Amino acid sequence: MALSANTPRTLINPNLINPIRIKIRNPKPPSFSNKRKPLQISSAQPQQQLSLLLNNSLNRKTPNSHLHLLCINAKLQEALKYLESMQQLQIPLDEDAAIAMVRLCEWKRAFEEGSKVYFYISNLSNSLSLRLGNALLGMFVRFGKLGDAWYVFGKMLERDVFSWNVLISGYAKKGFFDEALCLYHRMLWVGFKPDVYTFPCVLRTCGAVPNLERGKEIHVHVIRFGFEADVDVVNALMTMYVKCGDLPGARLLFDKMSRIDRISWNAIISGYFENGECLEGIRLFFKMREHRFDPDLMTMTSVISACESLGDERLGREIHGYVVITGMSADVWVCNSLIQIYSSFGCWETAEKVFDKMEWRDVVSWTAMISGYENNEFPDKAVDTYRMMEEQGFMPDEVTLASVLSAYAWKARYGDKAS
DNA sequence: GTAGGGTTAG
Repeated sequence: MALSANTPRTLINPNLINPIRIKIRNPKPPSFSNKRKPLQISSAQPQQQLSLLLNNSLNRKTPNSHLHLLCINAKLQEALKYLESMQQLQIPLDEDAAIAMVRLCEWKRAFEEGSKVYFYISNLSNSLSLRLGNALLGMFVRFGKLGDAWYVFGKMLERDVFSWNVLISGYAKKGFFDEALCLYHRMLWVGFKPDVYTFPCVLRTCGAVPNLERGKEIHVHVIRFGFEADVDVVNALMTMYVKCGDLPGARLLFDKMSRIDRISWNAIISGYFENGECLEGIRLFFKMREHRFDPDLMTMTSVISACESLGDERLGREIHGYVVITGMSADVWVCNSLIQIYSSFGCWETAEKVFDKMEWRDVVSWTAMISGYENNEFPDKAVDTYRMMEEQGFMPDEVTLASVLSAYAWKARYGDKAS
């Protein structure tokens, strides 16, 4: 859909808004369309190949095919050298090859190289096509380079909902929540219809501020655009209500959902935990099991922590049994939570058993154990564990050091329980 | 043809 003077000027004043913070996903490996017949690669070096190919003046497309193939094979450095040669010989880069290069740079998280490619592209033309513009937008947003993304967006001859979504998510990810919401309103203003990807991103901007009024306004949009039955959008809505502290609002949505997935359960369960209503959260966790939904690591880490808030050791042990049966006890986060709750219940020996069985540990595991000993009045054990941690090459952080210092202070004052 | 949403501790 192109921006034109005829696009309906609908909805909402674009001057609303406020900011949030969003996590960044790992990029997926690039997939390349292969409409063009790929060139057979010979064993010759790229430079030699290039001169061979260029000598064949009948087929000016060949260097682009070769470049495309280098990208398919993820040979970034070779592809860049090849591109430089093409540049020297003033061979135009075609759209497919350019997109392949951009995607490869994004996948390899190669910002410098991506910028070089963009520099080359922008020297060739003052405007960008939809496909190439979207690829560049995706790359710059992935690198957190909003200025470049914005510049690309401005150079695009045509934009689609993907272009808007990527830009909105970019601003939201960097914490520019006002700008992200403003962009969303501009998107509506120029006549684009939001899709299932737009709402989760926009709703998180309301949840992170938090701003319930704005969240409710987006909820109205969800209904108006007909997404109130979409499980992904409703999950995002629920999360927005949870983050804004409106648990009844979230629960109302949850109870009305015609289709529920694991994310819906996790969102509402952790929503109760986050808002201090651990009992109801646990009740829903059991209901989730009744409905034959398998909890995942996210569910279990939050449920284990809730047992600590509830001070329910028996439940903690039951949950521990459950994670062992389901194989989730191999997860570092799950184990760290278990060490934490057992230490808080005074069951330091059980915490120790969990710690000893761990195949992989991180600084949190070590610190949980050290502070577990320290809180249970075993400063010697805390110090010994700290030494072991150092011996095994783990870098203590400020939480670790605070626990060790506290253990030393305790020992100096009261001695060790064990001695 | 690409992207978004649930947990994130000691």
